[in-house]
Amino acid sequence: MVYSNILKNLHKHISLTQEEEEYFLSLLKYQEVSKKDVVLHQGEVCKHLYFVNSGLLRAFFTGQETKEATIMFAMEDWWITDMHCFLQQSAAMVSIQAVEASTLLKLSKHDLDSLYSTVPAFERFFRILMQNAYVREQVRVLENLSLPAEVRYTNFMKKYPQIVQQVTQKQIASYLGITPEFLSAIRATKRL
Amino acid sequence: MVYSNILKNLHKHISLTQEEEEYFLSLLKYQEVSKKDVVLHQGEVCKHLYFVNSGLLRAFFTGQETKEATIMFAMEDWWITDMHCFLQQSAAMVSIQAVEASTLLKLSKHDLDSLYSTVPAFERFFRILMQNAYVREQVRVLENLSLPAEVRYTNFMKKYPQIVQQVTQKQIASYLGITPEFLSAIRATKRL
DNA sequence: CGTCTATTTGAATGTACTCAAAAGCGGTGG
DNA sequence: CCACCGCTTTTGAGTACATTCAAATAGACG
Repeated sequence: MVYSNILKNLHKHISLTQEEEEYFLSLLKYQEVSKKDVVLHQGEVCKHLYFVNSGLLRAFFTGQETKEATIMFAMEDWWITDMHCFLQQSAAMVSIQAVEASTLLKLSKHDLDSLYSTVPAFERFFRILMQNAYVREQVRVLENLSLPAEVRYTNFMKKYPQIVQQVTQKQIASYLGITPEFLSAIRATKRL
Repeated sequence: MVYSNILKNLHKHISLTQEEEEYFLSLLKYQEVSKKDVVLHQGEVCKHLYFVNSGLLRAFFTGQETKEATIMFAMEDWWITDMHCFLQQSAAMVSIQAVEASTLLKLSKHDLDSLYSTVPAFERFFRILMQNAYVREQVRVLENLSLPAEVRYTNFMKKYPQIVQQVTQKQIASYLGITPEFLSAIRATKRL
């Protein structure tokens, strides 16, 4: 059923009693989105934390002068939200959009807080999630600082081969922090 | 005494009983380091999580071909380690060095784990710490991707005015991902 | 089939880098 | 306390990486 993925995800890090599990599931809302649907609009209050049950989402920032920047992709079995704005319940700095038709399970801030107080194991679960997210972002900063675009592109393909299949080059370019034209040029040199 | 800063830091997010507090403090090791002392050497196992009681530390990566990259600065009241390698108890990818004479309180992985199991409030505390760290890194990625070096430098000075006083421009440049020469050029244009 | 967007290609430009050398500054030893 | 040494910062010339703009081609989707 719809909950098997998220339960498997939980069980990677914590174990729960039957009751706790049921309580957790009762807080989740299920949502289906089509390709290109925007789950969260930049500027609106970020109300939910999303678990990607199936499909693929993308979080991106669009500035006035600045080019669009892809903050993250979230594939099946990943969690995603605008974390800062979710925690503050403030206006989202990024938009989150479905790259392809996806099914989501979402949890509100209020429900997450009540989860923390009634089932302490979730403090542990999200600690581990946040830890991993922190480490991932730190590695990404390091790569952005120290590696040329070509190497970053190669690493991206190695690390996320599934994502490469599903998203456009334009989106990959905006994740790597380069223009689509330049990514195209990089690919051209590799073909020789 | 030496523990007042770290207790204040804890109390920002959790409250503890007398006993819990004493247990926590009993796990900490105190360390004094002089300017330029290396607290953690790249390549050696990262055994501790450090709380900066006073002073300023810097984490940086040195590659063979790549220029040195500063991962983070940690000033008074901050926590720092090579998080990935600390969690895995594996070889550190970065070095951590004292920018100036500093006093540290350190916690081993083993002791942190026992802290988690005996005092669950610490799951919450470090969840919040990791959350904040994640959000900080994500903002940094976004700025690196979307803003030119000059703006990143201005933002850095606004965000961390104290750090700017204490570190060299070379170190700031390596945090921003530019060469010292180019940072110097940026500063020159601002003086006109 | 036609429209819309993504991708490629190319030329001109700009941003940031390398290398080299001079100037500034801080610390250390005589 | 001053002189020297080493490192940081500045300056400048030449270069490389990446961008902008424009136009052609290719793909996706209704």
